[in-house]
Amino acid sequence: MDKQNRHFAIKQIISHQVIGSQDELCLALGKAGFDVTQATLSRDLKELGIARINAPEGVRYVLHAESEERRLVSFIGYEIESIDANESIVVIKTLPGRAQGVAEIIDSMHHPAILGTLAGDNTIFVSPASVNRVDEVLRMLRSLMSEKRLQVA
Amino acid sequence: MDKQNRHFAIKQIISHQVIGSQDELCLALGKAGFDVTQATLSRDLKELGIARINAPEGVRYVLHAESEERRLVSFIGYEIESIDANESIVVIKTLPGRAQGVAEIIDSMHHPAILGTLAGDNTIFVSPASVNRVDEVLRMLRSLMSEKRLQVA
DNA sequence: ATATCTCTTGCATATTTATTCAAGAAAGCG
DNA sequence: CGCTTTCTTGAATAAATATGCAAGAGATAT
Repeated sequence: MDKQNRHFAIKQIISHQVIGSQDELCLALGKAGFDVTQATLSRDLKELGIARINAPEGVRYVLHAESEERRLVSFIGYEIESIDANESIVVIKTLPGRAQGVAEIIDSMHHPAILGTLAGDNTIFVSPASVNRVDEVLRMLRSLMSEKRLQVA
Repeated sequence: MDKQNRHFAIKQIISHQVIGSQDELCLALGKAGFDVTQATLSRDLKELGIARINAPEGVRYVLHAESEERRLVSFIGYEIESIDANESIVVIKTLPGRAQGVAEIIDSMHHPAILGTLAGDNTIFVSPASVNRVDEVLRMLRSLMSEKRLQVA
């Protein structure tokens, strides 16, 4: 089961050559000794959170920074102690000194329901895009804590 | 002809809510008073260079940093005086003091054929991913100079 | 005013990507 | 070891996105 290696190869390939379709990626992977179908690549790209940019100069798959950092999200659960909210703001308590780091990762998600974050030493204030979305943000952040995704792709 | 406004609305929408398909975007735009079809949105997203991320948590359109900066590319032609190459490196001459800025924009393209850039005051060294790709890089960079895309979206 | 060009768009459809279903491989367990 | 459960995958197909073509709307020129 070569999935792990294939995932690495995919990242390697799309960061070194212009890949404009899954069929094209399929070919490139074939040359590298990975024989899979388009269906598998569709799933791989999804798991890797790879972005597809369709610009005037053509289509291209890229390793999106947001997706890269998404991997970190799997780990921040261990640094978070609690997540609560009142009617207008979400407050996260972290391990000592880890608030800045956790806040940065949350920022990197660019989640539309989050207006911004402000971090102290072990506390983060997360302001929602609207007071009506406090719950949405709360639930989203709490779901991060329970993620078990420990794959270290 | 409302294209300009629609483009702005699209950016506004996708940065404030999770949009997972062009049909969905179509709906959101409809509510904002823009009635267009999926075909038009496909073209709009391409013109705006908007990225589509397909991750485990779902599909989502985002304003990709790379695409944003691509707009700047339209202007750097005015700051570039010449682009030449020998067998192994491309050398760009810019207006005085503009090398750093131009190099940064080139870097932001994350073009797979470019390994890296080094900028002085009015000179940039661009090292290709391989000596075999000097021509590719040269042609790509020269094409930037001639771009007429002056749309200030 | 008429002709010619360019730009934008929708419709129909081609192309590309995602998913359903079933099969096979590996892992855990009694 | 046999049984169940979980993963991974391909083939077929559904779903989503891109595009060829033609029509209409402005420009500009004659």
